[in-house]
Amino acid sequence: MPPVQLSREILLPALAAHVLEHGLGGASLRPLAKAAGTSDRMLIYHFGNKETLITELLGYIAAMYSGALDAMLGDDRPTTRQECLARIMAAGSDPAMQAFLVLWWDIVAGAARGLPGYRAAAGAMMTKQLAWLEGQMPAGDPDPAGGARYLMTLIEGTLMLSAVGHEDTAREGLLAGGLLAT
Amino acid sequence: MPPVQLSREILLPALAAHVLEHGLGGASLRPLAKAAGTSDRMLIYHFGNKETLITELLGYIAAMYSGALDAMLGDDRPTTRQECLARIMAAGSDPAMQAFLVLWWDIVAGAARGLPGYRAAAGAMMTKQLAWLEGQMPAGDPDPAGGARYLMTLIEGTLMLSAVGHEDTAREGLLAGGLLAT
DNA sequence: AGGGCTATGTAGCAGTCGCTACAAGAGGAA
DNA sequence: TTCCTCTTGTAGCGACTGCTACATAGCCCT
Repeated sequence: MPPVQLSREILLPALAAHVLEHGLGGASLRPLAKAAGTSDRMLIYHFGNKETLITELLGYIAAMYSGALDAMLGDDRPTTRQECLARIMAAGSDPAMQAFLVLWWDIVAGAARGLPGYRAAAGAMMTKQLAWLEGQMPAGDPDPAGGARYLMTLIEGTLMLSAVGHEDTAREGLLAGGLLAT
Repeated sequence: MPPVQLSREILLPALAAHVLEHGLGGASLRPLAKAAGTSDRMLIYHFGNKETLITELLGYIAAMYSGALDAMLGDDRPTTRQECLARIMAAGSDPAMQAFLVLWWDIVAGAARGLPGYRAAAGAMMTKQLAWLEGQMPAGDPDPAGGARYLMTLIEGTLMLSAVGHEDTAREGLLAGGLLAT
């Protein structure tokens, strides 16, 4: 039995919680270790170095996100794209989702800069979200795959605009695009 | 004559160039100073502390972005929303724009986390881009204001998906939304 | 019982962080 | 000249960074 992997799996949830609260950018070993109830010495022991720790942590967070989407999946489908979008935006404004969102932009920034692990985690989360969105598309939709990608693009744009204080711009855009009821 | 402000204005372009290349997250005083041909000591002297330096730098970068958009403004308008979007996406794939984009996600991440100066700079850049986009809307468009916001949301979504390696998702989404020619 | 392997604590390394104390040169005002 | 203010260089502070050397405790295997 490899005890190293066991220890990693014990550590990762606490590390993820710390990162969700304090961000990825300023995450340094000693605060991370304190949050996990151990020492920087042991983090290096279990993960080898900080880079692999962050990479594995990003993978774990992507899996967390995936699980959250699965848990959110209801068995009733919306009947229109508008309703589908409305449901998703409502889910995104859940306070529990806010911490995820703030962290998300850290991950996007890392992915854009090419940091190791960031792009893979971000891509995985987007792939999962896309699959979930496809499953949420209305039953009679003429083009569920394309429609899901279309909505996805609008959702991510809305999230970005909201992150910088332009939620009004996004809302009016969705309205003009016929994606929101007045 | 206030030499302090003069010095700031001399320093800011070099600081902006360094940040465009190396990012905002890891920007520390000594490398910044070296890039500007001075010392950390002088950066603190001229800006007071790092926080105001970053805030002023973000403002300067927002103004740079604004100027770049003005310079990009042609006098011929596109005739359809599709053409408008195509032009903007082409401008965004300009290599000179790539450094801006990578930095942009740093700014969005800072804005989402509420760091001082980030949200203001990001909001200003979005406001400017929105105004530019409104001016770019086709002459006969039935709803230029709403259309610009709609396109804006799609553009930002596309940029985000591209940053994490999902440019295909975005392209197929635009296609399904009728915003791209096959 | 003893030997080796795994896990952990203590202490510390060299480097960087933002920032500051102090001195000194430059230039204008008296 | 003598002072005063503005600007700058040198040196360094205490805190923090990722990481490591060393010792030690507990465990399984023989």
